[in-house]
Amino acid sequence: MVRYQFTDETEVSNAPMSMSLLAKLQRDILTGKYRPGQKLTEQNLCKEYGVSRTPIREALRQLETDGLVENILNRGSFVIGLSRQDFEDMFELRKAYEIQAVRWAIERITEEEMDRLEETFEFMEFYTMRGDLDKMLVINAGFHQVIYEASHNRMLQKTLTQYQTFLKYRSMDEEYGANYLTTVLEEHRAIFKAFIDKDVKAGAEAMERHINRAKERRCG
Amino acid sequence: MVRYQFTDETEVSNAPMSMSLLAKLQRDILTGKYRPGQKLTEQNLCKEYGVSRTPIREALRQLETDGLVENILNRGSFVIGLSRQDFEDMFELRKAYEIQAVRWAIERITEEEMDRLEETFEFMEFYTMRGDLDKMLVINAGFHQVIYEASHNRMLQKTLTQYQTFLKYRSMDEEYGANYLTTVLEEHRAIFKAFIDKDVKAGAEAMERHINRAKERRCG
DNA sequence: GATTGTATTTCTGTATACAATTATAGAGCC
DNA sequence: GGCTCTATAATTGTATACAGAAATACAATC
Repeated sequence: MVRYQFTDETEVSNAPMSMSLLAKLQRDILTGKYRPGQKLTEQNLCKEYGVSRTPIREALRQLETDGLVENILNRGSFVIGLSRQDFEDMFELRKAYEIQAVRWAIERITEEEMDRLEETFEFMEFYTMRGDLDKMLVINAGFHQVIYEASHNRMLQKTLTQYQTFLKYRSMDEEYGANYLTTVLEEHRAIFKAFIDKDVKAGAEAMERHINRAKERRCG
Repeated sequence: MVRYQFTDETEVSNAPMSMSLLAKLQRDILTGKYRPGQKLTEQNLCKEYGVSRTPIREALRQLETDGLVENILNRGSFVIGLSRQDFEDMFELRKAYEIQAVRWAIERITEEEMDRLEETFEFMEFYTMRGDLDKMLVINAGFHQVIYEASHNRMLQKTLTQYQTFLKYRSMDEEYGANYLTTVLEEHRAIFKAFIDKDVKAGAEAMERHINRAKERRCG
């Protein structure tokens, strides 16, 4: 039984269908369509995305709290750039949260969530065997998402999901080594094993290793 | 020379004056004026705050990304409650970030920021001597703010500032022990000393102790 | 040529209007 | 009484209108 599907479309509560305006703007900022410091004129965005100013402004406000845009009173919205240092830092911040997420998740996970985690891990094994990199990137995110949910802390979940989004677009034009798939699978296996053993310490350590290596792979 | 003032008004870029609409809504949700699960009808909020739907909706969108409000498509905004567990968790999340903030701040702090940190600490000593609790609460937040800035990471700064806001309103009706002021001062002294010594490890440890004790004081 | 002051245009902030969706109330029916 | 269906009202989502601030262009002045 397929309980949920792995899709790349980041589903947001507000998304009526397809990609929400907010997600589009996030994408276009993170992929560099809009350059750091660039002024985002509402009128232009209206034309660009085919909607009126109201939804544009609401999205801009959300981007502001996300930290992707700076809003100056009576002057407008400006793209905030994420430097190489910012991205490196982000891995450290993400690491702290991911470790906490694993800790709480191992303590608080429900049976239903444990089933989903297992299922997801089996998908990972399957796609690693098949050598399907694209699918793996998506399921990788899914595996972490299950852990976020199992942490049963909305704030943690929100923040980590956002980090995923930020890093997703960066990872798109990365090079992946030959044994990337098997390496990552084993890293996740260690995390998954900690869930089976209900071993908080082992889980935290496995996650720390996993994020450290991910940072090396991407920033190294 | 007074470089900046300690005020309780959380200055937001959008605030034209006084308290911004967003800050008001945050306050009213966090102080329990609006109950968890309660529907926030835009029309009512318009009357309540004396503005039209446009600014109300923009604030609601920001509250949504803040995690204080849930927005359901075509159905409206609902207050999200923060349980006792959520608040306890928040201290753990905050701790992880505060520790990282101290680490980076000790490495990256500028002379100007170091001066401000010293000045702020001296204010703390002064108000502790005077036994002025209200001023201390404000300056306490200010001390941490300087550290956030010195971390030179916008995202960290944003998140920790938000945690401060969340906890601020909770702390308002708390009881403070007789030796609260001196205890807190010494905790901050240990942190400040780590900055002088440029000792990252000591700083991280001092901050961890500080947050742990703050959690005990508030959640204990 | 550079600079200052002013008029014009552009853009943001806010209010309002309209369409689409959802919630509500009541009649009819079992 | 409880249920379903329908008409009405209320509410959200989006577009537009208008006032005020900021940016721009340009002429006058030095």
